[in-house]
Amino acid sequence: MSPNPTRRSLQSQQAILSAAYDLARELGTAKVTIEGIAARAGVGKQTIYRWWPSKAAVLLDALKAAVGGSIDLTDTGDVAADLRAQMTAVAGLFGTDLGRLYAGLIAEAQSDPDLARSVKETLLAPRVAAVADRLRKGAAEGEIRPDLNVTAAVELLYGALYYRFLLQSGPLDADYVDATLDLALTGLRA
Amino acid sequence: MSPNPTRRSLQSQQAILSAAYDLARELGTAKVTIEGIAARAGVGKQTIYRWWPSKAAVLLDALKAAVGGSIDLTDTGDVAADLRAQMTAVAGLFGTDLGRLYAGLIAEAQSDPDLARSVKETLLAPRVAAVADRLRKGAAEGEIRPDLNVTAAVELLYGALYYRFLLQSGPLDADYVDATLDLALTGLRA
Amino acid sequence: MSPNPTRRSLQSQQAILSAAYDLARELGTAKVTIEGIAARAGVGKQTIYRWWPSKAAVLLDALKAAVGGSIDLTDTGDVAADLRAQMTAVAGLFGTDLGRLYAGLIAEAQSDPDLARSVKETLLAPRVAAVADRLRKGAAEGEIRPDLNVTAAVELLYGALYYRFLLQSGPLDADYVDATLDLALTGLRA
Amino acid sequence: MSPNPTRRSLQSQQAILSAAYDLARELGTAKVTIEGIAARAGVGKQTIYRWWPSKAAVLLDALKAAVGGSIDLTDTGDVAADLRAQMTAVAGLFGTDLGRLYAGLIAEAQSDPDLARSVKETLLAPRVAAVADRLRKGAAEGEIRPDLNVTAAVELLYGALYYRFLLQSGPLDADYVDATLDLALTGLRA
DNA sequence: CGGTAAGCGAGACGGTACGTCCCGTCTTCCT
DNA sequence: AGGAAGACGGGACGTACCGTCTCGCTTACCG
Repeated sequence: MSPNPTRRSLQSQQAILSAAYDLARELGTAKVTIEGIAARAGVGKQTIYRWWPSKAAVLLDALKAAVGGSIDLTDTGDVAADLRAQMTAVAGLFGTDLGRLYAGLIAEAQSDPDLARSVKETLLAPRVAAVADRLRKGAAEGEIRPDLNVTAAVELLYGALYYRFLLQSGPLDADYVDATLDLALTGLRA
Repeated sequence: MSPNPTRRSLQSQQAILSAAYDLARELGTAKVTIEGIAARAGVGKQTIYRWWPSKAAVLLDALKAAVGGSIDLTDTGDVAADLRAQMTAVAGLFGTDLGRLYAGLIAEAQSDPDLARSVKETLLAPRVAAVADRLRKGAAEGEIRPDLNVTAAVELLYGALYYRFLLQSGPLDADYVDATLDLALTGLRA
Repeated sequence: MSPNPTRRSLQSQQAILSAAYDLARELGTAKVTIEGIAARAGVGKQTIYRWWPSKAAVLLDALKAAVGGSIDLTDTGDVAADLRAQMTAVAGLFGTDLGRLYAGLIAEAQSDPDLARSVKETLLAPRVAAVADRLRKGAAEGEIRPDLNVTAAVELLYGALYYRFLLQSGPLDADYVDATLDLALTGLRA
Repeated sequence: MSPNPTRRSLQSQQAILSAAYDLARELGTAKVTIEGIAARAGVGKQTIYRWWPSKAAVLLDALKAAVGGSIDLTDTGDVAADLRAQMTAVAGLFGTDLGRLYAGLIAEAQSDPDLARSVKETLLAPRVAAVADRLRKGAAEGEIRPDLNVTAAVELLYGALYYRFLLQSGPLDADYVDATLDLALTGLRA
């Protein structure tokens, strides 16, 4: 019934991911079609449908391959500096072609629960977990308040980034990251 | 060239908005089609194309009509309480059919700059301005730190809500609003 | 539900029939595709599907237009001569591109009852009726035996032609028509 | 290059013919596919392609196996009776599933010259030859006119049967065979 | 009598065409 | 002139099969 992964053609797989990525850059995520990917990759449509459930799933794989470890969190011992470095890297990525691709996938995910789950599990979860761990370590070391609701904290920090990213309310640069971090660390209260 | 608005049929306009809204609820934003709206509304397709540039523009109008003033900010004199009330109302709305419709529009807006502008100008901007004004008033009254970067503050607060909303990372309830507000008001730092 | 024939585009209809006919000549009936016809005619596929149930129905219309009245029976007063003239004309037609097209339609009709009915009603029946009438007139005039089973007689005469035509058992020429007519008129018996 | 017949799997061969025949009965000749036969027979597609040039060739083999000697001509000394018996048997066969299968093959043969040749050589020719021989014997014995064009005579008789069979112009029963034979033996002329 | 080459089941592959859905434009006829 | 209706050229969908191919496996022959 379902295909045998050991017989999968690596060559086709790579041609598909690379064609999908190129097309997304050229046309924008929404204008990419399965037919277009197949034609560009020199592949039959069925070969795509055999291994991916939708064009968005192909693009997700292409995005994962392209992002790699470029926005991993590093631990220098200074929580604020670590967050600033990583959030700036993320903000930078959001401004590239990869960012447009990612935004397109989040858009698709609004009407595709399977895709939503995939995005969360494979893209979001590991990075969220890394930041959460860093915050917990900071709390253990006394830099961060010990009673912190870690999940809410992560979403507070990155929510601001995603807000600018998806609602395009303004430039997504290092200054914005600094302003966000400053506020989040010290609070709004007088 | 462009149509004369004074001759526009109010009856058709309302039938279209109502059909669009019903279809969005039944099928999800992504599965709504212009043909479907026209058929449901008993209207020619051209009548839709004459007055709206895209199906998303129709849905945006339908959404605006449905939201009305249900999430307006009120001023009780207590900034934290006012924010809590409004954010809880927004969070509640995000969980309804209207929320799904709104998410669908934000999704479409990722690949439709005109729509993105419309959403920002007509839905987002007035509410953002109201919150910003409230924060400025709080600063003047001493509840809020006087050097506040108001824009960043608004996006910090609402970013967390939109993050949960669009990335579906967990329940969007009063507890989450409380946790977010608590953090944002007092800061992460120990 | 079903389309309104008064709004049908005559131009598209003719382009479709002519493209279908040309393709059938170039490739053979079996290799004609709806997509090919649409492309050649500069027409959307849906325009074909709107008006015809299958590619064979298109080809049948094309064939009808091309055959016209070229094989109508004429009445000279001599039954044998009239039959010889008409059967020779039919035999001649069977040897042309139109013959190949007709054979292809009969082939398709083996697995398409609707097409079979159309072929019988619009192509076969009028010509069979004309021959039957001629035989009845011949019987009235004393040239043909008066107790003739007219239907069986028509099928005896044309059966031989269709046998050669569809089973390709030998040349379908005037000699064969003569041999068949000679036999049928006088009988096999010593 | 070409496969070695001594190593051919008899079991697979029979499974293929039997699957092909069953599918033709269930779906009709036109809807049978090589993939379907392979799946039903529990056989790889290549095993079919190795031994037959097309699905029609498989079905032809299946048909030959199923027909066997059921419509052989017998010689009682009375030509008219022998023809009547054999033609009635053929007419009966044409009305069965085997008849539909045969019609499907003749249909395919309209666009497949190799198949046409196979059908003629292996199905048609032996039976035609038998009838021709019987007519020649009848001529020698004085029952049949001595100057008979034997080929035309065979095609006259069987042409009528095939006409009804392929053009479905009416019931193919003993009465029709009788009417045809009566006409052919005595002639149309008054 | 053990190696090897063939046939075999299985099914992935590059392709073509299917019949359907919807797009945005257009034309027609009605109010 | 606006609107209901819907035909039109077009593009993409997801599916079904085509005929070729590449895998392991089993099986029979042959050195």
